[in-house]
Amino acid sequence: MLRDGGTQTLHEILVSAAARLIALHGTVGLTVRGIATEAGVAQGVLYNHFDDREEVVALALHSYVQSVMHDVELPVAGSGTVEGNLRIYLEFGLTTLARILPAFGGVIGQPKIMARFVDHFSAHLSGGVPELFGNYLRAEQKLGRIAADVDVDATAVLIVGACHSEALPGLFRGQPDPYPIIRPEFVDGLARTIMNGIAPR
Amino acid sequence: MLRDGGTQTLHEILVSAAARLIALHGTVGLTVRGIATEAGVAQGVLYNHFDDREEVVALALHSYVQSVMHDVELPVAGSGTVEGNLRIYLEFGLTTLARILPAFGGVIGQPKIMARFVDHFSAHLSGGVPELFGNYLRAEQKLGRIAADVDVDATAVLIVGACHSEALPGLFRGQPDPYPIIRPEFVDGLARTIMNGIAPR
DNA sequence: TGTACATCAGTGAACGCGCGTTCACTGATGTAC
DNA sequence: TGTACATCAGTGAACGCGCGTTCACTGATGTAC
Repeated sequence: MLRDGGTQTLHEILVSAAARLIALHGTVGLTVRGIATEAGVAQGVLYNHFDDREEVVALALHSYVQSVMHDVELPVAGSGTVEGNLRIYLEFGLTTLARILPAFGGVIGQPKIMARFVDHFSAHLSGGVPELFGNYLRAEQKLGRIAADVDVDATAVLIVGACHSEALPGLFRGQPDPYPIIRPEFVDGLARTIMNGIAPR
Repeated sequence: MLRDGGTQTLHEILVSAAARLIALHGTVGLTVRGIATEAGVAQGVLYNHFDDREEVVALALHSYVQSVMHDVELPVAGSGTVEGNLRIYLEFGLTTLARILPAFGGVIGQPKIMARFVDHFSAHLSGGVPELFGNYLRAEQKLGRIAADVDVDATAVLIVGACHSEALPGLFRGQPDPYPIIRPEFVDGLARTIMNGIAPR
C-alpha cells in the first residue's frame, strides 16, 4: 500500500519511529522489526530506504540527540557570575548527558554506527556538549573572569567528566533518563570546587 | 577426558581463560564457545561448572579487575604534597579505568551480569576506584591539607569523572587499552585546576 | 468517462547466521572380587 | 595381579531463538487510448 497524502516520506517516518524508540528504551534491543512495528509498516520496507540497520540507527540517534539539545538557552560569557553560569552549564550537562549517553548503549563495540553518527553530526553545525563547555570557558577567560593561567581544556574535562560519571549508570542500564534528578547541593558543590579549588586558603 | 594432574580445577581454568580473553578484547563478542576454545575444552563443559554464561562472565570480570588493580602502591594522606599525590592518583585512575571500563562494554543492557559482578566484588574487601579517591581526600582534609570547607564528594566526582571521560572512547570500542597513553601535561593541568580552581586571583 | 495495462512502493514469509544451552554418549578412573 | 563393572567429568552434535536481510509477490496509482 502506498502512503496516504501525509507530508512525511517513509524515510522520515522510519527515522522518527526509531528515534521515538530510542527516547524510550535506548539503542539496546532496538531491532529492525521493532522500528517497522513502531512505524506501522512491514519490516522489509526498511531496506527500500536504507542500506542496512546501522544507517537507520545512526540517523535516529542523530535525530534524538538533536531533539534533546533543541533550543538550549545557555548563558553567554560575561553575563551573570561565572559560578552561577557554571551551575547552569552543569545542570544542563548533567541533564543532557543522562538523556543522551545511555541511548548509545546499543552501539558499543559497533564502530561503524559510531562513525556514521559522527559523520552526520559533524556535517551539521552543532558540536556536542564538550564543545559548548570549552567555548564558554575560553570566552570567559578572554574577559578575565577566569584566571589567565588556568588550563581551560583541563577544566572542561573536569566538568564534562563529572557529567559523564553521573550518566554512566544509565549507560550500563542502556536506558535514557528523560527526567534525571539533579540535586542542587550537588551542582553547587561541583561549581564551588571548580571555582575555588581545594587548597587550604 | 579427565583433567590431568594440574593443580587448577576446570572451574578456575574456565574463569581464567575468560579473564584472559577479556584482557585482550573485552566482553564484547565474548562467547561461550570462545571461552571453551581458549581453555582448550569442549563448549558443553561450561554448564557443568556454571549456571549460565552470565556467571562465568561476572567471575571473569571480577578476576580481571582484581588483576588490573593488583598491588597498587598509592600515596597515603600526609605524605609528599597534595598536588603531587593528586597527580599520582590521577595517573592511576586514568590508567586503571582505561583498562577496566572498556572491558564492561559487553554487559551493557544486561543488568544481571552487573548485579552478579557487584555481588562478587563487594563480597571481597576492595572497593573500586571511586572509593580510593574519596578515602584519600577525606584523610587529607582531616590533616588540614585540604581546605575544611571543601566538598570532598564533589571533588572525588570531578577527579573520577575526568578519568571516566578519558576511558569512554575505549568503552565504545569495547577494547581495554593495556597501555594507555597518559600525557603528563594533561595530568598536571587537571591537578593544578583541582588545587587552585579557576577564579581570578 | 471507461477499460487495460505498466509501474513500483510496500509486504511479510523465509533464509541464514550466531550463539546460548541441552543431552545422549564416551572413555578414563576407581572399586569389588 | 587381573577382570568386570559403575561412575561421572568431559564431549560435541544438535536444538531453538532472535534478528538482520532478502525476494517473490501484491495492489494502489498513473497513463494510454
